[in-house]
Amino acid sequence: MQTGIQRVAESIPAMSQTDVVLVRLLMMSGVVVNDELEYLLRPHRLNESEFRTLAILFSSPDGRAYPGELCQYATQKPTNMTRIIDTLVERDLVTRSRSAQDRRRVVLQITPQGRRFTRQLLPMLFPYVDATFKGFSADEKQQLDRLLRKLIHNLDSMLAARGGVA
Amino acid sequence: MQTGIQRVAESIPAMSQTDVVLVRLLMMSGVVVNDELEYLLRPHRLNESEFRTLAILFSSPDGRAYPGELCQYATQKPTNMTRIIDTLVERDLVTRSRSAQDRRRVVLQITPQGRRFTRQLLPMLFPYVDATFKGFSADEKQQLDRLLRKLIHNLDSMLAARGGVA
DNA sequence: TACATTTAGTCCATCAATGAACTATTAGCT
DNA sequence: AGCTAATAGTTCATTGATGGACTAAATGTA
Repeated sequence: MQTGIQRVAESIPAMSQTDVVLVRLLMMSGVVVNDELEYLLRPHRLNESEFRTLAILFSSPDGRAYPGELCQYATQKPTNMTRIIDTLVERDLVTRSRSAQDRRRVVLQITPQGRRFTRQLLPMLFPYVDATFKGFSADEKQQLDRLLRKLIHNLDSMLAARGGVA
Repeated sequence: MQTGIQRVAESIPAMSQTDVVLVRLLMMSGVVVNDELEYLLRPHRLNESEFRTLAILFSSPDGRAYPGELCQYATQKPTNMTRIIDTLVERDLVTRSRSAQDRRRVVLQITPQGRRFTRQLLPMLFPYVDATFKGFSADEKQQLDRLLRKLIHNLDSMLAARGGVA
């Protein structure tokens, strides 16, 4: 599995092998978790980002939100959010309408079908999430949570330092 | 940052909130690390997967490998590997030739320019990797390494269980 | 030796995501 | 009020990655 990383890491004597391997492990975990989710969602003709968006809308107050909010919570660019919403609207899971107060804004509202669909989807993911953390103690999960947050914090700082605010 | 996750997690009472948040944190860390790498590589007109491939070839015995091997080590599909190699060959970082022993095989060889370019690229990444793990003790890094490997192992099992061998 | 099977890699069509440019609307100044 | 800035979304062109079909070569099997 990690033969490749190890070899590359070894061939860069100036850099901490441990760190290089960790970076790669992080990227791999992310990809693998994501792929697994995509695989589970495919039969329902949703990809991960569409599902994530729907889930956030599902859990929004009154099942209502603006695209901009969803971009923020779902970490998506507006361009892609437009596409995501297009497909959700297409499938009658969500409606799109103009806000009366601010006519630039689009109001998204999850439909009853959208709610039903989501509620039906979520339990399916349970065993998957469970299997992902098989053998993890509560303590280990908490460790992982802490370390990942710390890491994301570091990366956010780097990003902020170089000017990119988004 | 994680307001969105938290809210979604809360709205799924049947599922462990901790686990849902962890899954999301994992995906985020992966994406953020990847984005940062892409950002650093962009000025050099390489993306992360092209760089990864080049780095693996750089560290291969004699700087030589088959596309199939690279697919394995770089976790890429053959289709994309063809494209990656196309661009590396285009930039004279790598040469492509047929194997004499098995004429189905393509032999990839890193060029002197490729070596020079790689050696020049690597130090640039050092401060980035360093900053990523700022404030991490050796012990914490080891913890993270262990937990990620455990997690990837779990996911590999799931993948194997459902038949997908690749 | 002839023929089916497997393996290696490539080509093509498609999907997902992005940056840049654009439209419409509102907020901020003077 | 009038005019500039900023904000919200969308459209379009492009990039990156994928599955599926295909070509070529090697392997095994009768």
